[in-house]
Amino acid sequence: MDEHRTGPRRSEQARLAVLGAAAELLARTGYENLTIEAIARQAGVGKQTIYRWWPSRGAILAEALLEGLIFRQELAVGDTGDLRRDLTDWVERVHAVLATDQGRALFRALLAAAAENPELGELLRVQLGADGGVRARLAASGEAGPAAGVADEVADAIAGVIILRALSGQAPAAGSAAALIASLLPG
Amino acid sequence: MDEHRTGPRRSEQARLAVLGAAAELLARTGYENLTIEAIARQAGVGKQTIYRWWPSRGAILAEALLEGLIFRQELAVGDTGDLRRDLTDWVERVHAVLATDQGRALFRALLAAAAENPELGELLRVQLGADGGVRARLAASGEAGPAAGVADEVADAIAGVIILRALSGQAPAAGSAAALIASLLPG
Amino acid sequence: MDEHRTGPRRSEQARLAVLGAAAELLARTGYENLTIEAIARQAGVGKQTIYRWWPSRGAILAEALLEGLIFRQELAVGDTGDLRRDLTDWVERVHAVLATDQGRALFRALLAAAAENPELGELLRVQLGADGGVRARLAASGEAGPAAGVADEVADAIAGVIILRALSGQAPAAGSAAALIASLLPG
Amino acid sequence: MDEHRTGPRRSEQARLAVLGAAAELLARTGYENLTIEAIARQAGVGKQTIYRWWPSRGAILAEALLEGLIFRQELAVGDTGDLRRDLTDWVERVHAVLATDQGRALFRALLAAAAENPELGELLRVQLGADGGVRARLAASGEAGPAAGVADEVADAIAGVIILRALSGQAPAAGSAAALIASLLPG
DNA sequence: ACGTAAACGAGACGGTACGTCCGGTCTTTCA
DNA sequence: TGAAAGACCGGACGTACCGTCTCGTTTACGT
Repeated sequence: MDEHRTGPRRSEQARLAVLGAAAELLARTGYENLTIEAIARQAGVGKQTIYRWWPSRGAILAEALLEGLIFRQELAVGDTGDLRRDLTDWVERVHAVLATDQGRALFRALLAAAAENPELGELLRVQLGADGGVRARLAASGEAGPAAGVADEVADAIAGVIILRALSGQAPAAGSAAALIASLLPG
Repeated sequence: MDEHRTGPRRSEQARLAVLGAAAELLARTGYENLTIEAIARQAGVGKQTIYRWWPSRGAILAEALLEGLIFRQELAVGDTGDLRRDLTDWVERVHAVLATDQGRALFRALLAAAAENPELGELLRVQLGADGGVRARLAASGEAGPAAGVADEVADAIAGVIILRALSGQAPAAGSAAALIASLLPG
Repeated sequence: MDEHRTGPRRSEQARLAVLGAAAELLARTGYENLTIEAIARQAGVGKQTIYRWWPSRGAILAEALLEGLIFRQELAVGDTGDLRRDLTDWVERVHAVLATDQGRALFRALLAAAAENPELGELLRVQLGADGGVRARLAASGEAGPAAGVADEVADAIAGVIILRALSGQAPAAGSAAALIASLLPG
Repeated sequence: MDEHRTGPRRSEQARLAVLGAAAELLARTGYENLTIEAIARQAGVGKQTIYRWWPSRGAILAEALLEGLIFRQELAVGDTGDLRRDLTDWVERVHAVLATDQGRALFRALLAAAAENPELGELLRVQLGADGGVRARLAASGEAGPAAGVADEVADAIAGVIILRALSGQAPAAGSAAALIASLLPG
């Protein structure tokens, strides 16, 4: 029982133009100024093409995030064999992003989007924890890691602190990354 | 150098009507549908009265938060003398709020507002950490508490986890509050 | 020099489906809501099939009119030998059509189409004057008819009055058909 | 029992700007290209201002017609004392308008509007018959005029012929004005 | 008490964006 | 290669709010 259909297929070019435009405008103007019309204009696409394929602004951003068009390498955890050091490095790298106006604005915009879109919220949590590798490293860390059963709590705590700092706009103190990791992974 | 002026002073009644309307509409319709016109309508107030006294939606919500019109008692930490127990209780209480549709929606709406309004973000952090008493209790806890110098990290981690869970819509597992506190306050 | 060509020829079925759909929709929804997409949908035809064969909505309606799918027998003049009586009968019959909501709406829709489409305008005039037989009867009427050289004026006047009444929505007074003919064909 | 209301009154400036823009655009682009957005743009007015005060495009045009912004002096009947001559002159003047591309296009646009808007249709009939003075002159003409009781028929016939000619795009033959009047006002 | 002036409710204004609909073109598959 | 299907870009629809700007009314001083 094939699905035989006639007519043109979805345009991959239009799809990517929309995602790219959304990512760029999000960084440039923030979430509340991210309008469908501006995305369409910037992407050179009709509005209907957006409404045909995405149910909401949040869904566009979720897809852009998954395509790696928003924050990609910034979120990968390195692996030197030393868990504490890797996580501290990672947190410091994220803090560095949040220290720039661009980076902080983009992160906050993403938060605003997530706060109004449950699926994007969950995706953001996953990307901030698991996909970057934090969760995996924690789970695999054995002796050196957190007590059994609390790996998820720790991963959430790290992601949570980062979100909170982005929200409150607080410049993290020097050494705060190390202090955070020390609190969470004592020993 | 007095300021001598004539005419009526600011109407406290109008002020409270606006704050109350904003708090109610936020809970009912979420942040992105929280319009100035709806607030004015609901409050029985002219739009100009709002624009005269508040610079943004975020400022209205910040004031409503400070007036205790949004989440008040939910956020106070008890004091039985046992720090771990008090914090676990508090986290569980907050989780209970997030488990209701109303509560989660309101919390997310507040997050959306905070993500688009730096001052409100900082205020939210303070209310979630310090004013509720978490930070104070941590700082005062001495031996039983976290290592010196990391009280702020721990307070941020607790608040952060809560925010993350609200964002991702994850129902926290039973016992997750205890696990979280255990991770952060080992011993 | 035959035209040898391969592939399917124009589908008569599609053509008639389009004309029928256009006629029905015109009566049902009026001219300004008569969209190409609705015609295609109603006819079970692709949009391109319409654009391939007709240059405009007006052209579709013109063809439908010529096929007799819009007002046919309503417009034929009878022949009892008495010109004045035949014309009066005819005008009264047209008035009766205009007295119904359906009939008036359809006539007005046709007028709207004609006003935006010169060819359809001319066609409407011809159908309302000549094809129905008015013009022919007038020209052939000899003594009893209008003064030589003004037959066209009289035919135009009769058609014009009918159009004007459709436009203004005026219910014609009883006896107005007779009065009109009396004015135009004195004696 | 005054009507006491507070707040700003309707802006006469905006009202006239809208009517003027509508009249100009009607002449320039025809009725089906006369969009609310274009009127608003041309008038320097918000769309909502138009939707607040007028229920339809037709209503705007009706008001513009009443304000004399579309065809004013073209439609006045002169008075030399000789009814036949005055009417012939008038019909010839209208024919002259219809002979220009501009004039014919504007007239047709008006017809299109009237065909989709009953009130405008009636207004057009009144303006074309009575307000221009045709009906009044006919009624007052006594002996020289049409038989008693058919003045309205004659006025409608004159207006109808003019409409029909505009619709069909027929260039009226030289002398056709005289022929028309002769048919209608014999003697 | 009386003027003056500010704050109030109401709401019109020029705008921007919404989400939907349609115009006309182009692309794909089938018959 | 005509036809059905339908995606595409463009752009108008009518609505909702934005933030600013009158209006007329209602206080609450200062004289």
